[in-house]
Amino acid sequence: MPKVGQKPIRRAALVSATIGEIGRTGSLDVTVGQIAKTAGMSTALAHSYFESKDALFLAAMRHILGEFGISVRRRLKKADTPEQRLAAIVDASFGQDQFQDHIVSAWLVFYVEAQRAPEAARLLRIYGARLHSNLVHELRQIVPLKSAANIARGTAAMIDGVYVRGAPKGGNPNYKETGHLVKEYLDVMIAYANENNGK
Amino acid sequence: MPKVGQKPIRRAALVSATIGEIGRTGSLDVTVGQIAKTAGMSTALAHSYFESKDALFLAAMRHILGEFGISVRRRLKKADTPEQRLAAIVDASFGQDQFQDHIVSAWLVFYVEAQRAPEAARLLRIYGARLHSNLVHELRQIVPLKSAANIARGTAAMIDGVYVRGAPKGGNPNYKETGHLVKEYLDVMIAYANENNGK
DNA sequence: GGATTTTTATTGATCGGTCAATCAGAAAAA
DNA sequence: TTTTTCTGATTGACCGATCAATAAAAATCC
Repeated sequence: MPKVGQKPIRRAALVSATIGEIGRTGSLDVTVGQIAKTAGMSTALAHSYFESKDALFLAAMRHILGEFGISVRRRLKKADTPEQRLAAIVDASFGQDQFQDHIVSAWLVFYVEAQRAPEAARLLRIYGARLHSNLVHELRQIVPLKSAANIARGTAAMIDGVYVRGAPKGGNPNYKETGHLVKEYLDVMIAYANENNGK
Repeated sequence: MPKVGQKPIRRAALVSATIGEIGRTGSLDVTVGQIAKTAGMSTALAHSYFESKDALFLAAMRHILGEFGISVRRRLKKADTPEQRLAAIVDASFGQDQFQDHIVSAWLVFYVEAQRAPEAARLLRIYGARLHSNLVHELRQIVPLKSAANIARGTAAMIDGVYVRGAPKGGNPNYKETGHLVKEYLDVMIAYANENNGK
């Protein structure tokens, strides 16, 4: 059974199991043993592939962040106008691949972890900066720079807010409607910013 | 030292210490012993006043929610128009007494806890419903009902989002500016809703 | 091509430590 | 003397991490 090149397979299985178990319990109160079991291996082996539980969780978040980035880039390719590109970014946040119970749970845990673990805080900062930069890049083409920064912050806050509010399980009812809330914010704020500037 | 009528005093001290320790560590990974020590008593005594650690945390959140409610009502008394009353609700969320590091940390932990502990989930639902109800009550006086519900949801999401984004410590810079982000959303959305309806 | 050595993969058992919760009893009012 | 308040010590359980040992492939040698 033991073959060469198991490392990437095992690591992927552990990352996937970590996200799954966080989703199942809604917290990081999951033993490494339970995660390992779900991934089909022993506790010791899990520890041989990840230095610590923290490192395992960080790998899981990097995976989620990576998938999100892929989703954004894929949608951006199909978008031409700044408006379409903004919608693409928002849609990526609320796509079926991202806006799921266990992903949302992981995000919540991530926010808490970022208060305690410096590496998690760093990762969160990077994500935030990148999102902000992406939003501003599009917005400044259609609204004044000052408004662009402001609207970008509002958009990011609302995305996170919808995530947080989507967390209490039992009802993740309407992907489209939640995303629509953010896109509506963008539409109206953009129109308003230009109206004021045009005068 | 041991006197009659210590219960409310001790309980208040424990609730306060719980919030403080959550703020200090940014998580619920605080021992009851540490909380008790901060509150100036033994671990055993803390357990005699609260059935469990969960119960202690819930009491802390009820306290925060209670203070928030008081702050809202105090501000509502001074407000006359629906617009002022909406601003009062938002201002309460970002007042100096609410938008503090340890309160924000407690909120984050609360969201995670609500995924696991049914009683926390219940408390969170109640808070959400009340906030929504308050917002809609004011909004429906100045915009169509359908818009009111929509704007209320957006406002609530943005409040939570700003909280979550305010959590990564090191910079809780501008109370007023963050609150302004939400109030701007309200202003613009209200104007937009009426514009569309008037036509 | 078979026997060996080396490398990689894997696990059961365990260690060291932590922590929530309990209990029996001390200390101080009433 | 009774009641309330309080604590040190302890219990029982859990968990992250480690380690020694096993198993199986791959590489090397004869």
